[in-house]
Amino acid sequence: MDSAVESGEVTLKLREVRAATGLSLSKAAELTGVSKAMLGQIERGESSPTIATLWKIAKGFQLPLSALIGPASLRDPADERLFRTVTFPGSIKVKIVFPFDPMLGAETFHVTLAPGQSYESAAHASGVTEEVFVLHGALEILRDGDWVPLRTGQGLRFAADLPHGYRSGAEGAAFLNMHHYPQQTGLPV
Amino acid sequence: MDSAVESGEVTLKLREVRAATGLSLSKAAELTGVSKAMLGQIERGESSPTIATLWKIAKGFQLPLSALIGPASLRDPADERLFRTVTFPGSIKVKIVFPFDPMLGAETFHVTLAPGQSYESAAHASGVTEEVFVLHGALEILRDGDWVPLRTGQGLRFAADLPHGYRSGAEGAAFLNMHHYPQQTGLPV
DNA sequence: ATCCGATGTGCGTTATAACGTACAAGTGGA
DNA sequence: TCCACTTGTACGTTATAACGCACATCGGAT
Repeated sequence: MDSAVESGEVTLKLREVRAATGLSLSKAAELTGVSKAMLGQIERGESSPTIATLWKIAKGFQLPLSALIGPASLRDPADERLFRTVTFPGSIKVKIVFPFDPMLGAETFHVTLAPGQSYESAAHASGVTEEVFVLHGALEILRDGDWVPLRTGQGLRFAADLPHGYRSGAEGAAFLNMHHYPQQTGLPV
Repeated sequence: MDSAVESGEVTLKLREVRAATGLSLSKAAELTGVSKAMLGQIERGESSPTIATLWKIAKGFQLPLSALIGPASLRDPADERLFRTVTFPGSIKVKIVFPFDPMLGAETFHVTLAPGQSYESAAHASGVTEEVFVLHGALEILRDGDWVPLRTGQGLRFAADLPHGYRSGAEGAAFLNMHHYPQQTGLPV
């Protein structure tokens, strides 16, 4: 039915993965423990698999679960241009360098602060870690209640599930900001 | 039934996420378009959701899909990858910006290439992803047999489990090099 | 105390995911 | 050519995901 296709905002890369390994549906079925009929339906978008069966498939192919989910993220740099640009309330300029990848659990932003500009961020979800690498200018980062000074070429890694903030010096600042979300690549059992 | 628990090798973090936002099942149902009965069953592990409904949930909570998947299982940090200083053949200059963190599965290097210098790397372990962000100069990256040109401020993400390489232009280059290691399934081939 | 709204869970029905088998088309081989 | 084999898809059945509704429980307010 087309309902599956229409509902599928999630595009599964099963066919690509299987094609990459050169396996037939039968062998893939034997390898994963999922019937080849079902594998075929999933590939054609006629069926929306359970995460249980999706896990079987991932395990059979010895891949992380996220390798089957979502758009292919290992792409040429052309793709990276059309990713959204985020603008935060404080009107800091944020460009996306590396979009979020569920397989990596990471994304990277390019942030520009005007001279003397500051931005405070509320606590993120639990387990989130941020890394900051200063490209230009000088920067101070509020971490654990202290403002840590950073110069160009310096980096700082800190837990982002606490309130934190950034403020630039008199010359402004530009920095890379990597967000790491807790690894989700599940383990069997 | 414990059959659900047993079959569910994937544990979902729905309950934690919902608790973190302080939402009730009813409001979560209204927000996501998934019935609260089903949400409850999923939380208790009595039902293995379809990726379609899992996607609804993630979208309702405005979270990446991976935020719901998988046990944030604690991997033992016993990893031999804890080297602090890296020296590659060809005498490329490599400084460690962010050391390897087993929780993140990531590390970041600062690499400097002399003008015209090149370095080719063999394939890394399966599933390793690299990200490169050019700080100074111009760079070309060998990926899938093609040399991809990058200028200052540009980035490239690619799978590092294939042979790849870097070479600088006439002015040399400096770039950040992030390595992302996946969590292993542990199954031998 | 009784009401009230909200919480999360159990039940019966419907939709559909998943299976096993059977089938049509394609590929070589002798 | 005929045959043995593999490819992927179609069919009928079973298991279960997902729904709507009803129920028990817990607070807070009156």
